[in-house]
Amino acid sequence: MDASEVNELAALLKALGEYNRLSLVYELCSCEEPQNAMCLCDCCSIDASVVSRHLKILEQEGVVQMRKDGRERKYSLNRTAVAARLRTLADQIEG
Amino acid sequence: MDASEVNELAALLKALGEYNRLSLVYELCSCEEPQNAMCLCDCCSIDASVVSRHLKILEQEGVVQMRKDGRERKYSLNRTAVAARLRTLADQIEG
DNA sequence: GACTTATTTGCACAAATAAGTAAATATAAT
DNA sequence: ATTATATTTACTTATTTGTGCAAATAAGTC
Repeated sequence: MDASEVNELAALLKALGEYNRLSLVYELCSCEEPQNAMCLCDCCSIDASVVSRHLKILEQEGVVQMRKDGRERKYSLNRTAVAARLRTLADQIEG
Repeated sequence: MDASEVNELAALLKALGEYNRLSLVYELCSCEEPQNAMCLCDCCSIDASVVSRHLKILEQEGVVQMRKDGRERKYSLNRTAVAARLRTLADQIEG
């Protein structure tokens, strides 16, 4: 485990470790279809600009994927990738 | 998933999502025996007071367990509990 | 008791973070 | 072209967070 790996993993956990962002993740989790930011905005009752920023952070950390669709941007969870990283950590911790 | 559950999980992820704290976790991860804070302090080259505070946060979130031993306090990872919570999240995300 | 070692706490400070508002941008519809 | 909708960005503010240092506490040793 070198420093940059720890750093990357910490960044992922940090991205997930904020209430509104984790709520967005759970919301996306329950959606079959990719969702636009407005929809997510409704579910969390926070300002659109805030949702936008949180989604950007989640995207940077690879939690979420974005696809442009007209004037909307549809977001979906990178389910397998995120789950895999969490399980890897779980395995390391369990030893 | 109610709000307080999301909140608790976010707090755990936040606790893990900081470089020095995650480093402490990995360090404890590689130890069979519970470690005192000084030892951990060496491995991360940060001030003892900082290690102390980080360990307190990890303890509050149930990541780590503390046992008094003379003038030392020995810390050990709650391996199975933390691993379980991470896997639960992974399962939810994978759907 | 004096001294050493381990750990915590108070204080100060800089940097990071989350949030809201308003303005800007992009794209579709009329 | 104008308008409406979706999203991002700039700016500001308030709060939190991570850190180091020095002092305080706790507990063992001489």
